[in-house]
Amino acid sequence: MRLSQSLSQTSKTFSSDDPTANAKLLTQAGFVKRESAGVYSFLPFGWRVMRKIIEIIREEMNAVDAQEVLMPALVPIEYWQKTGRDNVEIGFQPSEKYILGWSHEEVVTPMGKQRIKSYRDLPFCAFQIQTKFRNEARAKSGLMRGREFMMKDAYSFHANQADLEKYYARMKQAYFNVFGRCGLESFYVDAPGGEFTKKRSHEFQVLTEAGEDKIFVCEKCKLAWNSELEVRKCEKCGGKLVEKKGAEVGNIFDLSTRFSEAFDVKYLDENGKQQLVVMGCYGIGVSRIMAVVAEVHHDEKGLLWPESIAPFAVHLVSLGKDEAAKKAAEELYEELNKAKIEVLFDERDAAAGAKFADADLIGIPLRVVVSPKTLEAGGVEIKKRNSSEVNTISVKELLKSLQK
RNA sequence: CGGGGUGUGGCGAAGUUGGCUAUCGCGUCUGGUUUGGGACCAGAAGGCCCCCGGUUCGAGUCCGGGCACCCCGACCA
Repeated sequence: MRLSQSLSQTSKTFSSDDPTANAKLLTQAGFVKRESAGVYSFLPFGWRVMRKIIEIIREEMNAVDAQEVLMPALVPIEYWQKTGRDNVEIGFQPSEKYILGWSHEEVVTPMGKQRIKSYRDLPFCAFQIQTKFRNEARAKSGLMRGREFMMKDAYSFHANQADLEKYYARMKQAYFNVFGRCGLESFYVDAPGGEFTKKRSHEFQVLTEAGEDKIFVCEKCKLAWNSELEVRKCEKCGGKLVEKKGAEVGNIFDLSTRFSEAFDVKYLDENGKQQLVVMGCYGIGVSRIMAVVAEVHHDEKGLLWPESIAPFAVHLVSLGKDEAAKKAAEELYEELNKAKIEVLFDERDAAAGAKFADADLIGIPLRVVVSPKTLEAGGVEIKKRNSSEVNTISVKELLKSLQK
């Protein structure tokens, strides 16, 4: 992508009214554009990051045998009436007939019902990555709490509680994998079940001051509890609990038979007897991951994307008006594209300082400079965003190192 | 949903007890000089001052009513 023509553009100024780093940096660096409170457009840079996060989630869901589907955002109101969730305040209701999906138990449960006849059909899990709508009383903190946001939701169906618990453990590991691959250290936190279950649920929390949850983390064993549970001492090791602020990036629930009862989802067991299906559900806030990464990975100059979800692998900068250098930069840009290496090409006629400042703000992991100076030194200059070390290497070496 | 704050060219801001042609920085356009950490000179374009109503000779400024956004709280898949 050529920066001169990109819909993503940086800005030197930003209104300070939203104090969170994700709001400031993602806006200033051209990743997102706010349209309304808690409602954002994703510009080319931001949408690239989102797609990377989605791909990581997709891989991890496939690895636990979850099947990707896509359910409607317009959910008929009679579905919600069956579970008594048609009056939950958080649901947007665009007309008499529909409520915009804020979670999809009401859709996926009948879908499962149609599939399930015998114990042989179980277990299975369906997931989707989709825009969710929630009429939050107060949207806040940039992308952290929106009224429209990208979410991954998964729903598993089991013959019994023991099988659910087995799968729950697999999903837990998959969640740790997702957050870890996105560059986030997450804590597995005991929490209340809210609208979904009377049992406890489990949250995946990333420690950040921008988070809105208070959690207690055990100093000894790293177990954690949501403050709503009022646990005072670590149940396992008796260690002291330290209060931290966290942002919830994922949440998993043991739904038990709440939804299978509502929709009468039963199967025939080995003895030919009807049994209720047991369900679990598993959510990840995809756009919230993007915000939390911005909160956790930035410095005073801008963003620092982990390689796994960076919008581009290389930020290529050409400096000067020297024709030979411009040509060399153009050629390198073409070569990187040919090699399928994602590259942002800053070919603007701007001062070196402005280009470097923008590179720091956007936060692509590797900066490559082509200028008369670097050509004289025999190649291109490379600098990692998270280091001040600058080296000159040949184009050949660069291509080789990127194609690992 | 309660409390507080804000709303002025694309972005960020100033605008005094109401006063004359609404100001500044950044950005944009034209020409020229520049080119390794946010360059310089000269010129130019760009405004329903959030909306509606009122007071007044005169409203960005005062009054009433809306709307929007941000913060704190309550709420919270």
